[in-house]
Amino acid sequence: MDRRQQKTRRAIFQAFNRLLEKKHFNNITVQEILDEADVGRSTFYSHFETKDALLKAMCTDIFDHIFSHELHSETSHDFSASDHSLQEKITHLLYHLKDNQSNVLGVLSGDSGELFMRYFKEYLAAMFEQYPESIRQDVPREFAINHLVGSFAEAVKWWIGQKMKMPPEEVADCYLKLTGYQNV
Amino acid sequence: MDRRQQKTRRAIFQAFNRLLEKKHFNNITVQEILDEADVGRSTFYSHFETKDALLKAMCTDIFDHIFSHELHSETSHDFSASDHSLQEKITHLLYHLKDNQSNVLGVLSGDSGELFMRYFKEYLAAMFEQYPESIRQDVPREFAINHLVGSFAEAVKWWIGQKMKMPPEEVADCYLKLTGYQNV
DNA sequence: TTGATAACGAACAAAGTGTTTGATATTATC
DNA sequence: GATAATATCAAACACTTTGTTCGTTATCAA
Repeated sequence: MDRRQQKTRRAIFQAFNRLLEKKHFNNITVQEILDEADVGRSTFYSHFETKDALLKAMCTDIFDHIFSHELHSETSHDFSASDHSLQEKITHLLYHLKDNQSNVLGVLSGDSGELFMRYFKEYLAAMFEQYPESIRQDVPREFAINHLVGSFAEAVKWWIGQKMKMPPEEVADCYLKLTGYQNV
Repeated sequence: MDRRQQKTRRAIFQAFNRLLEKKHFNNITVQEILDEADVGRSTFYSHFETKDALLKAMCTDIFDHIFSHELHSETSHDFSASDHSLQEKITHLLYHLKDNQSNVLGVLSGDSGELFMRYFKEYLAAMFEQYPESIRQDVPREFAINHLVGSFAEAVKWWIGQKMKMPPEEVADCYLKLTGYQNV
């Protein structure tokens, strides 16, 4: 990818993120993004078809960045072991979110988090699928997964709203207590 | 309120609801609502300041209609007793949603349910507050409530997506099983 | 019946959208 | 370092949408 493209893409993402911290997605115009990013109109449209496509691309980038290579060896909270408990997994995920706070604040702050949350829930569902023992058998499977996903997503949203001041370990601990599984 | 106003308001709501069943809120224009409702442009703006205000008004109306007078004596699933168990309360709520399916399908179907869900969650939080025994004490209060609200909201969303085919009693039963409270 | 007022339609400025153009600047590659 | 490719830019464009205004008509409450 051309350096110029990368630079432009980054400028647009950062500008968009700054705007998202201030106002809702619906109320942001392409023109504002252009001004904030200092990018030409035609350039923007050569990168993204629409404003929705921009948000989607940004969410995808964030997910790739945060969750794709889950095993970082350079971070202080390292999980180089190949398989972890659900507790570890969740804690790890929360740490990643916290590490990338500045990059994701826009998409998930205020009232603009819906789309991000939609993607997030998809990711969570896939995550819980990897822990079959966390999924209760006495209710329909989808119901059980939805329960895990919904409550966890809500917890994360709240945690972010609180500026992530509660330690990830404690969030994970509270969450797992409420699901009724102590050692999964 | 003037009959003409009521008629116009209803026409706009219904048209908007029909459109919401087909496409996302963001992609619906005022012009489309005007055409669908067969209402003049200036008339629309004399009723609602913006499209957002329309959605908000519609959500409010729905909540008033469904939840304000919770004790219906004319419905088959009557709860005329003054206090009920959480299980009964939830079942009752689901029945109300089902009864008003045609009126609410638009706002809560597809991808358009975010705003409704936001209001819905506020309502749910207040509801759970009325059942102190449902709120666990071993985690921060807000955390516990969020857990109840998030998982229930997700369950309802899923249930609606399934065209409400699962009986309300069963939904309530599954939900309460997963929260760990059998007889609250 | 009559005064009040809601709805209408047409027209309007303003803002936003998405595309096209040709010139300019930057980049990868030879 | 020269060259070919291409990303960016600015300007202009047709188009849609928005929200307001105004004079007319239709409906309602009394």
